[in-house]
Amino acid sequence: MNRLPEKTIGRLSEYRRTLLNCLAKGKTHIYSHELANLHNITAVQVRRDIMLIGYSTTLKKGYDVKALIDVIGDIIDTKEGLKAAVVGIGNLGRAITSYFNGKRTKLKITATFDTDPEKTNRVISGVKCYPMADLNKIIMEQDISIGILTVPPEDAANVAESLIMAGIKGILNYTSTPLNISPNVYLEEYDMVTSLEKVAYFVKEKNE
Amino acid sequence: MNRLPEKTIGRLSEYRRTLLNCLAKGKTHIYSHELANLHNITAVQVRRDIMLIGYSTTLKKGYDVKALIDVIGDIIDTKEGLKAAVVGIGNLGRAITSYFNGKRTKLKITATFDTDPEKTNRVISGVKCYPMADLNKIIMEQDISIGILTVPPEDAANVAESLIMAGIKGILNYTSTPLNISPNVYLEEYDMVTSLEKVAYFVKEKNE
DNA sequence: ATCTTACTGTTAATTAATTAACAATGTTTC
DNA sequence: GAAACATTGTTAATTAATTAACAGTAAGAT
Repeated sequence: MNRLPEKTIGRLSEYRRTLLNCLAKGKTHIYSHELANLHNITAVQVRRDIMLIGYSTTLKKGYDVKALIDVIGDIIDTKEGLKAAVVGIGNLGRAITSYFNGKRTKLKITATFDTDPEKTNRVISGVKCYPMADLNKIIMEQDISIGILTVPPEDAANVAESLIMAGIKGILNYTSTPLNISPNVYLEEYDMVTSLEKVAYFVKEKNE
Repeated sequence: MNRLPEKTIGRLSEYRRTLLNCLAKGKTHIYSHELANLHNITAVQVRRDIMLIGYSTTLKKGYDVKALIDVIGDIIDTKEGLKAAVVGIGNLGRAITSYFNGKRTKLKITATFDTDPEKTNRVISGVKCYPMADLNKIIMEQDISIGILTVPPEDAANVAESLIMAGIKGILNYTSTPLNISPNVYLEEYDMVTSLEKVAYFVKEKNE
């Protein structure tokens, strides 16, 4: 399968969660326009995304919810699952860690790291927190492939470097420091301040 | 000025933060390619974004850092500033609240809300936390125009509705529930699980 | 059975975003 | 002060993403 567009991957992940909700409610089939409404997008976009992953239905009763969940899983998940580590276990790190804990089977946060000795060597939000000094060892031992950065901005670059040295393959950067890393490591960045400023700008625009 | 593209607004916000860092370090001018390198994008994109906001320099010594910060501020900020409220003061809500506290002058989180009586009517992360029952009153009294949703997914729709009823003009939704709201209210959604699944997908792809 | 309707899958068209190309011009070097 | 260079601003080209258009067809109505 060709590499899918980033936007499509994001939407597939969202579809899947919605589909899981539907399934929990006993809904077995769903129309493209229903799924579209639930995500405030167009039915065409839903159909197109689903076309791209090669799923199709012969019925005119919409997509088979369970089957679609499985197909999306085949695309997004790996068979054995991937492991992630959170570095910096402040409020944001804790939010992410506890949010994930027990939710997914294919994607697990198996370690967290921090510099603060008050936090290290105990279990926080359900996951063991290690001192930074152990980062390399733990990442390698546990074969962790994704790093989630929730450290102060001034530490971001160093921590990213350490993660990459330890063999990490993807980084989710929540610090406000843009990272400049090897293209072999997939990088996704998100900054809350930017999002809020964006909202503020468009709120301002609407009033003009 | 015409409405700027969303992507450009996001980048402008990021440029500004970088520029503020530069200023703090005593750097008075910056080339487009320097700013570009700091954000891992191309110099053309930087120049184009800056062109769109109407700033230009006559010098060949790059942009005047201070002037550019001000121009970006004119675009993004309002004169009087805007107020935001965080609804749901768990780990994520606290992370956002404390992250903002004291950082910005033009954009302030002035109230938070929660259902838990343990949390309400006291100051958390530097901001007073009110019970949900006071939401309408406080939003109106304080003229808060932005709502940040960090409640459990099942409450998202109701809270969004209450916020809009209270006169909110923009919503930043961090719950995993996509919102279906009036187009008069600007909506920005972000979901951590989706981001992490995206990283996982591309990590998987790279290994194939 | 046939007709109508409603839905999917897919190609084509459109729109948005990025990147390339390059003219204009200030700066530096000699 | 002339030549070479480096940098900006902007238009044009390219690429990516979304939306429209529509053929094909199962399901339900008559």
